[in-house]
Amino acid sequence: MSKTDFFTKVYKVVKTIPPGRVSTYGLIANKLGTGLSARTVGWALNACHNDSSIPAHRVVNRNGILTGKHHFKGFELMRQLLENEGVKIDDDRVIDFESKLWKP
DNA sequence: AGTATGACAGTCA
DNA sequence: CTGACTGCCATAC
Repeated sequence: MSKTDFFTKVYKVVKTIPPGRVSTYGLIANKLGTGLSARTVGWALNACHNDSSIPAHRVVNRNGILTGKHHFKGFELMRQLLENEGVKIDDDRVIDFESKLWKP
């Protein structure tokens, strides 16, 4: 277990999110056992560019808002990826977010 | 070792 | 509903 294992855990959980589903930082943090470290989850995903193919577009904040889209290469990229999986986006918010929310 | 930052979450105005 | 502040955890400098 390295000190960066936290990142690995985040990546692992994010990769576990099935297509057409979305998850929140808080749930992931809770799954990691840190619960209150939702901010750190975002930090981990911030380094996701250093890792291979992390479906970070499926991770949104508690409101289902695509807060992280600004960190993608293209703002439309995250939205397109989600819509491609059947997730409708309106004003950067996930439609029927609660139904599509994936809970570990 | 202490300070600053961060793709959050929760609460208050 | 939106905006601002605080609290928590981990990393970077």
